[in-house]
Amino acid sequence: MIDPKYLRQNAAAVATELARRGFDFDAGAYVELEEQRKKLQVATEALRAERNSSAKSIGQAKAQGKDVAPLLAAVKDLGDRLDAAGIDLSAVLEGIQSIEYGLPNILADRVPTGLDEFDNREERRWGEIPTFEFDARDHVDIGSGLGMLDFDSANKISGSRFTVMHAGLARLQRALIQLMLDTHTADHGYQEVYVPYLVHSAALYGTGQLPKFEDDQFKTNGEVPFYLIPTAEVPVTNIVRDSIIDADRLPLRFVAHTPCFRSEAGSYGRDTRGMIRQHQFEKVELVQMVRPSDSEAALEELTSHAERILQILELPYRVVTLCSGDVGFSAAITYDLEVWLPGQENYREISSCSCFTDFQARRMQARWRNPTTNKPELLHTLNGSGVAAGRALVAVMENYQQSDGSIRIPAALLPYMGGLTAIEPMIGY
RNA sequence: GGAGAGAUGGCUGAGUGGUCGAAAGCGCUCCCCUGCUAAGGGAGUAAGGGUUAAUAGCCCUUCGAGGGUUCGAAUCCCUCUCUCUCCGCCA
Repeated sequence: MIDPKYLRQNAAAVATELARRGFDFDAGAYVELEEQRKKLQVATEALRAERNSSAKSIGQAKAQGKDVAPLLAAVKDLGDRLDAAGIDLSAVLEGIQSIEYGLPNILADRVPTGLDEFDNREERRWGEIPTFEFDARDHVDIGSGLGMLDFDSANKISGSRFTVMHAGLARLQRALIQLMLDTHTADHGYQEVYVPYLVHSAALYGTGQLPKFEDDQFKTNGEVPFYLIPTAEVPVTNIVRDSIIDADRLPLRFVAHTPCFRSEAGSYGRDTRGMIRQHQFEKVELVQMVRPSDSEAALEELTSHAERILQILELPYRVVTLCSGDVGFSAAITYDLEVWLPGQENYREISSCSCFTDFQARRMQARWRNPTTNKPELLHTLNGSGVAAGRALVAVMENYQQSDGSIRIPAALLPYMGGLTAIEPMIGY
């Protein structure tokens, strides 16, 4: 959420800024609503103040044994007036709130202006793009050649956009997850957390998925619904919701491995082949809560932590800064890591590292106590995939494929593979 | 699933209709005193919001959540959620 105070005083400027995202904010209508709010709120609070002071005088008069009848008569219609004012006020407040919850974050200055992913700015590349002495296959061909990537079973069980993986392939994904968790906890100073995969709506409001992206979520149908997490960002970031963190505990750094569930509404035709875009996938997520003055540096650092995983795995990648039209709703700036996929002869997103400034913190009331002011102030939150395990598996499969159809195990994963040095075709299962 | 108890500020915990945003203690901050340390004395110490140039005043809201009664609710009534204890069941 954008600071309502700032929004009020700079509505037109915010509208100009949000236009960079292609977002249409009607500043005039907002300001008009704001003026109504101010009028109504001042009036309502004045009535409440009147009620409070009369109630107090009645109490005092009663204590002194005086006759309170005239005082009671004086406040007779106050309740009705208060009710009426309250109804008007809450209608306006509701309107304002729904606007405010629907506004995306203000972008960082250095976010390049652009329309879509084609306007993203490449920052750097790492690694050698591999060459093959045979026709490189994509992960679907490799996986089914191994007999380990089983979309038939997945389809039977759950339909499209699900995967069943067998034997070495399943283990390889687990090894990737282990490697990531070990690296981030041992080398990068993150604390591992285990979190719920079902969350209530307040958590999704906090990180910004709700109210706007309800359609992207899977939801249970109980009286109080649960949502399946679309990313560990949701439960992990909400750890600090409604709390005030001591300054000496900052920065908080969490790493969590969770499955992620996305309905992929609006992506019906995209990436239908293979396991690039699934309803369920595994991800290791990095989350940080930092002092506002530290967030810019923290994003660079967090991104480097995600990059480190690809470097350890010796997977070629590039880093892009998302352009204004491509940055997600809650983020002020996002770096995507795109890994090279020989099967597609293209770079594909494998990690998204974002700084949310105080946007999520304001929604969550996540604060820290600033020792210089001794006042609670909003934190800055950041997160990034470190990295998406399903896509990392795809990347390893395609980059480490061999002419005989097997997959060589990257050196960094050997300790996690129980002696396997390659994944060889399997017969039956 | 059954039975019972409970939810109050950073923590412990009082408070059954008015002077209660809330006793007391702990913790924390500042000051005083004692030549260190320990002990002692004093003051202060919730959050959100509005108004405003203002983190100066002033005002509103908040005692698990939501509704109700009342001039007035932490306190009375209703609904819900959560926590704890015991029993049952269970990975």
